Amino acid sequence: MVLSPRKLPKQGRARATCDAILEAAAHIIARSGLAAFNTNAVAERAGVSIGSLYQYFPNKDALMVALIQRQQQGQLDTLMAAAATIDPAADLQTVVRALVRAAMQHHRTDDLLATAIDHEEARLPVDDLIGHYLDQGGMLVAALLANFQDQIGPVEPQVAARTLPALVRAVTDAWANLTPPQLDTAEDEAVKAVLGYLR
Amino acid sequence: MVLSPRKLPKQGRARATCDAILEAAAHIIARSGLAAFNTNAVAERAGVSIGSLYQYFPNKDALMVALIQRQQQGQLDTLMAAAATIDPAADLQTVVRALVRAAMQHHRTDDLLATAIDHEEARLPVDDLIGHYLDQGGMLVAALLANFQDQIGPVEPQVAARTLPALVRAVTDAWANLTPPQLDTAEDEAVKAVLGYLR
Amino acid sequence: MVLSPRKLPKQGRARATCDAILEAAAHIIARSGLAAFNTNAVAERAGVSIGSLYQYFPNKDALMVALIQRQQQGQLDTLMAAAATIDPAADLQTVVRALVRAAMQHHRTDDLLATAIDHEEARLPVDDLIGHYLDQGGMLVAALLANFQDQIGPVEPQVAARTLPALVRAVTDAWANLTPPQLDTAEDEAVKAVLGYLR
Amino acid sequence: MVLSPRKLPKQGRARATCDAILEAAAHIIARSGLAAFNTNAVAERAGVSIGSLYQYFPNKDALMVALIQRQQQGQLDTLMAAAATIDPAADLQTVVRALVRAAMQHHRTDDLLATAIDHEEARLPVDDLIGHYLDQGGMLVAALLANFQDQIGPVEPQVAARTLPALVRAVTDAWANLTPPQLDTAEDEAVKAVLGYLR
DNA sequence: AATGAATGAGAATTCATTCAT
DNA sequence: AATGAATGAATTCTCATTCAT
Repeated sequence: MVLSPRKLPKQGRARATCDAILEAAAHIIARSGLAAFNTNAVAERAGVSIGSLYQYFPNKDALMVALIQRQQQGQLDTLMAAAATIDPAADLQTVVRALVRAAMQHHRTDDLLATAIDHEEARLPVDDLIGHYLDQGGMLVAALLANFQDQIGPVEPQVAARTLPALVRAVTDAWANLTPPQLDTAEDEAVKAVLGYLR
Repeated sequence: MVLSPRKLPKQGRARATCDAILEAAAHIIARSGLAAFNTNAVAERAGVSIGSLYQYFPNKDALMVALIQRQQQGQLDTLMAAAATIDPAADLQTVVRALVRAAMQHHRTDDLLATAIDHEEARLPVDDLIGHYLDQGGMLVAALLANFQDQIGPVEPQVAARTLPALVRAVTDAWANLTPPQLDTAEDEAVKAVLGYLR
Repeated sequence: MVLSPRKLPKQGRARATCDAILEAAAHIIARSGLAAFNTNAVAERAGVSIGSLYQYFPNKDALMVALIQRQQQGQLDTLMAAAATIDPAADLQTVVRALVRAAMQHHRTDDLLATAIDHEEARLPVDDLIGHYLDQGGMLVAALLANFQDQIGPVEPQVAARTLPALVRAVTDAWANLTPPQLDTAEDEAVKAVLGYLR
Repeated sequence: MVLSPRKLPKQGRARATCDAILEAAAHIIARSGLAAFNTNAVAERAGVSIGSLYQYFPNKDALMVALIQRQQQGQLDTLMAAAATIDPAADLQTVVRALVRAAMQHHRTDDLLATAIDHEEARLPVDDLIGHYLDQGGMLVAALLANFQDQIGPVEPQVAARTLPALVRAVTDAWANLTPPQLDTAEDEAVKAVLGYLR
């Protein structure tokens, strides 16, 4: 099955329509899960006709793949933005905290969406797509940690790119799902976990 | 909607049928994901009629809930079995390695099933069910780690019960999804991550 | 794509349902052509739910294939019935007239259905199915004409099975589409055409 | 519904566009049958926008009617060209062979297109159109056969115009669909069939 | 004139669920 | 208790047609 988008709208209304569809899809999954994710609901929420949705995405899975890509790109963007703000003279803990914050930004919210994307990444043939973003993210993280080779073990970029966000998510989820949620503690604990792992 | 099973047969043919249905459901999700999970397919694979499936489960979500419960129970069983084999005089690293092995047993396989259950746990009203197993697992882990209060920080049972398996899974996934997979390294790294986090 | 029927109901209600669906499909095409042939209309006219239709036929093309088979079987049945009534001592013209009558029975009516089936036979992968019926029909015709080897040329069964009904149809259509239609003449002319061709 | 073309451009770019559309329609049907014949596909293959297609044809059926007309005109042209080359002193068999060749030119190829047009002619209100071409063709054939009234029966032009091509097609198809196809034999057999019918 | 994005009715197909046997 | 045919609402997807640019 073809899973690539039908058109790659660079500009104007088409781009806006395409974005609205992806946004609507993300919203529906985040609110009600994969069970409520259907193309009619997406089109309606996006405020476009069902026909338009299929102009941009040849089928439902292609829409999901685009959503995965969007999510990956978003994470990479967040990571790059975080990296850009890090003081080159910062110490290891500060760097890690910045990374943790970047990762948390994407996981503290939308557990339903995050788990949905995890599942769909495992179901759909998106290895190349994921690999690409892992490479990008891994290189970035490796570069940020390169100054600290004396304090930490060797960093395998692909492994780091997978492990660190997942560690953060593991810890964050644990603290966020307590009653009451303890998000502040979550960040501290996540930093501890990452540092513990790296050393 | 009613999400509890219609019957909880403890023994005999009914129990076998019920198990066959859950086994079939798990198999289908593990093979093809949530998108392929439907009651007719489950009944067919289980070798029972669709009518029989609805004798045991009032609706599809109830079947999913039972699957979640089964998974949680399985994890707890594995953990308890692991705990039973641990030498009371073992050191921290040995205990952690035993816990890691128990956790890996459930996550190394069936990424599709594991992510599906994550998603459905977030979607369905199973907080009480999850809480129960977290309590059980948390108490067990806390007890196992009680001897090492001098080497590690304080252990919040519910948090530990959520975090440790998730940490293991994070690390395991990262190493398992390399090409080629490096499952042996995964275990060592997971132990490191857990120890790093606990200290 | 799978084009074989989902079930081959031998008996009872299922067989009746299956027949009703095929009958409805034939009726709709005969009345309004391929453009009006859709599964919802077929199910409605057959008096069954759309779900039931898909219990018996996995998709629309499979329904069409079943219709083709039904048509071929019907023609063969008609031919066999005609053959059974032929006096073994009959002369060539009498035999040919019986064959012509059998062929006309299927073509005088339902031009829309006949042309639709012609088209779909060319579109769908039904060569084996058609071949089977051509063999059967060809053998029957060859046997009927075997007594007249002195009056006619050699008869290639497959060719005869294709040619004779088509000849009949060609002539029949020509006379039937005059205004007013001249069906009586059609039969005489068709006999002439076939005899002319055989000699 | 209006089925006549919006414009009948005799020349220039518009005529070329119109031809390209009809050519594309014929190609799609010939390749994939009526099931794949849709206006968007036709426009794309013709290299024009869907809007332009609707400038020339008010709806899909009108496009089909134009295709039928094109086909009929093509056959008439072929027939006229064939007639023009016939030696006035030629004998019956030679004349018939020329007619057969003309008819075969249109039917040997594109079984899918030919059967599609047959079906659509039966579905759409094109009696007048068909009648016109039958008259033209019938007159031509009658004229060609007028010299041979002693060798053949009386020729009804409309009947002849319908019957002869259909006879040719019947015989041609039978021989062409053998494995391997025997196109050379087909022509001889078609001549025999036509002569047999005329006498 | 030409374009092609957008529309939405409608067609194909699925699947959760019921119920007569 | 078990069966599985039947249902039909819901879902995916198509395609004839329009219309703003």
